[in-house]
Amino acid sequence: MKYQDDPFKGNFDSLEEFADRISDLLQCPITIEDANHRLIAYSAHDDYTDPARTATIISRRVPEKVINSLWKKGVIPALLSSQEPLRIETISEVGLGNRVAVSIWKNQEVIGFIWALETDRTLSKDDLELLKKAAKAAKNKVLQLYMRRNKREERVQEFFWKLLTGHITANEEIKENFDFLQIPTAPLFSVFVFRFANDITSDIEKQISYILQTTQQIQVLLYTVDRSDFILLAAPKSTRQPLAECNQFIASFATKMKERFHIANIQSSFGGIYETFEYIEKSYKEALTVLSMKEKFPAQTASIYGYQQLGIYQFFDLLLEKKRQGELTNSALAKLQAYDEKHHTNLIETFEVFFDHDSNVNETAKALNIHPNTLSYRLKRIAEIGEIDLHDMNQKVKLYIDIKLAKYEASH
Amino acid sequence: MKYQDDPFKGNFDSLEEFADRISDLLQCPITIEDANHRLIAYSAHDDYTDPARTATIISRRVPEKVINSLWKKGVIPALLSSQEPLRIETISEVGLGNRVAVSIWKNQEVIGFIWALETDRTLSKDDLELLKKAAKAAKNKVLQLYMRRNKREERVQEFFWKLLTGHITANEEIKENFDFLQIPTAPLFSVFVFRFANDITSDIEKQISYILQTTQQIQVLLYTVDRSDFILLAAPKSTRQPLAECNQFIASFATKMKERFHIANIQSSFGGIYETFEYIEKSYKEALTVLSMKEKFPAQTASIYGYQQLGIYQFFDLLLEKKRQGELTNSALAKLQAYDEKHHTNLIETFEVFFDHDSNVNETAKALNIHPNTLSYRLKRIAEIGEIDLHDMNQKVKLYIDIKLAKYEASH
DNA sequence: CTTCATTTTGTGGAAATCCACAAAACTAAT
DNA sequence: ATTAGTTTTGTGGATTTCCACAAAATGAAG
Repeated sequence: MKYQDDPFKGNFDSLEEFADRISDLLQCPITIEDANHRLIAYSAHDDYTDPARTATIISRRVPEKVINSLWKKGVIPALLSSQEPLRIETISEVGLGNRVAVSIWKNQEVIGFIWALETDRTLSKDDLELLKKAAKAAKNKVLQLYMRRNKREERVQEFFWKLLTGHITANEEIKENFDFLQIPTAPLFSVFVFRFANDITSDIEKQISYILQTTQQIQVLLYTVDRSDFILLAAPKSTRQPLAECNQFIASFATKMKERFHIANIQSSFGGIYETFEYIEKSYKEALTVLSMKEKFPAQTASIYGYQQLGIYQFFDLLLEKKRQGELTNSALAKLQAYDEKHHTNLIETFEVFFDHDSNVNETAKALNIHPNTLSYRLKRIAEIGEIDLHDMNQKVKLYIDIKLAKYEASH
Repeated sequence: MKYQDDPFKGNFDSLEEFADRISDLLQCPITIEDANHRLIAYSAHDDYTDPARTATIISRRVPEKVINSLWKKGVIPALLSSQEPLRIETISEVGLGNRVAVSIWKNQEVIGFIWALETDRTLSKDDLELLKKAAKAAKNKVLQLYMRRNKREERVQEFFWKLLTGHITANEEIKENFDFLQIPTAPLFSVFVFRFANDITSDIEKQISYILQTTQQIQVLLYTVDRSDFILLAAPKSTRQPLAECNQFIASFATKMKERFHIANIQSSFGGIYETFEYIEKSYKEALTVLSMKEKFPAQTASIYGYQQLGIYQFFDLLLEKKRQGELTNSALAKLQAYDEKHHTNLIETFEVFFDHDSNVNETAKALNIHPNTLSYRLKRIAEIGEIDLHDMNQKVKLYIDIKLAKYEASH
């Protein structure tokens, strides 16, 4: 073969041209992605037989389910650990036909991928060698792209911090910046904070970034790092049930971080979901509030991520303050505490769990491992001793809050 | 009859002597009470046949049920409006035998009563005339007693105000004063405030004082007047269910004020129930808080009198403050409001009532006059639209509070 | 007026809750 | 050890709640 020596020597104006060149040589459709599976370039080809490729080109990124599937089959980990081309068998569930992939390296790091589809023909051993060379040749082109992106990235970072700290408040100004920096906008957004056990290294940052770039559950607008916090401005896809989407996203983020990069112990939260950009700072603060409350009341807030779901914990700080001033006392609680102390009973815990289970006798009994009748006896006792009407929400709530506050104070 | 001219001319050392003198003349047991039915004096008489008299002497005041009964039969109103002696038939339910009573007057005001029991004999017309004279003669003696009491009263008032405003805080000092002024002490106490529609005139003050002196539901320690507020330090009788007793007292106080003196529209409250005197100021402030909340949230707090029962309204001021700073928003509420607005539905009201009825579907449906299934449909809708879990107390409470706050803000 | 989506009401049966009563277990004293 | 008081568990049955499904009513938009 004539081209064997240096088939990619010439200078290419664009990566598109480069993709076409590979495609020519190998006689198959070529797709080039960056490290986050965003489409960088693809060869012109009249071939609609591979749905995965089509979808990738249309949305300018690899569909999430395809990525997930490639992770599960071990394809991506393999590509990330070797410079050799890798043949991938058809994965029909996600519309992926037979293909060969090779990673593009810069020093010790993968900065992109080249995909060659084996639609018409199966690649030979020589072809794979050629693909490997193509990957090497692509390096500089892809790098340039990164450089440009990085420059932009710096300005974006600065802008994001201004938003988070409330240094830009005029909605118009914010919008202009969004447009200027070509950040997509969305009707609804919220600020997410992921707090890691340790400071976030650039490695981890890349991994997080990878997951964010490849997720499609949520639209990522901006993100930055603050010591051990990864801060993210993101938008739910639908406006109907945004909360649910945000929660799902958080759950799947944690799963992926754990499964793919073995990083656990991430405290996640998000603030209020708002429509206008002035509220970015607020949403950020709220996300931090959630984290702070998760720290103070870990058990109660374990399954809470959104500021909305924080419920009454939203103003617990305020109440703690008031309690410290001695202005919040509850004689019902005092009596119950005294009784518990004296008789070694568990009235307070009982009430707490009862409240947490929405006043459902059966569930509470199960949670406490006691007979339902035992529970109802205790409740009767609580009502008597504390002189509290257990059908009066008002009093129940008050008692509950006071119990929580007392517990917190006792442990601090 | 020889004594007819001036049977009570001589000087009597004490009212006891005076009572014995009347008893001698009329040949029947005599009891003298002040305007509040406290025992002032009684004739020595070996007669246990009249339980009402015996009880009065033992406890140094007329039993409350006797007073109630006398009011119901119209006896006391009659005595308060006429200087003539009045014959009262046996009221066996309260152990009251046949007797004659006459009121003691000073100017236009009744300052006491003389009771003559017709145990051995029925009094003649002449006897009644004599009794009337006795009442006139008793006036000065009784007045002296009042004067003495009034002097003490002034010092007591000053002391009470010091307590209410926190100008005496040392428990020892407070106790000394209690002892010195011969105010009874009690293991538990609370400050009550009765707020009248207008400033309290001395007439009304007397009427209130009358009711307080005659009540036995609660032990009155101190009271004073502040414009339209009647402020009372009182102690529940039992330590087991003090709250219940305080509530009963308030209810019966209102009833009596209305039935006996035709004064309605009294806003009543009481603060926390405490054991040590340092908390008098606090209890007073709490009672005022209750009144203020009753003003702000009349419907919700209509049946609330004690600070304990205020429940979450205890810190509504704090939350209102926070809300004003724009730090409390609730997107669930916002969505529900928007929906209600657009579709002319009642989701918010529905939720509110549902919460107030302890999440009981049937009761709520009755209260709203809708079919239970309608309610459950609406609840499902609320959960969807507001993205709120109706089995999560936390979220429910938060929404409820936000609704209340929003309502309050909207109406102010 | 019609149409479509939403809301309200009705029905029935499985599941659960509630309550009274009683026996058993446990505890803290004498 | 006995006893009295409190707490826990068990049983059974009347009542209520919950849910799915369907029919009817309402109401806004074309």
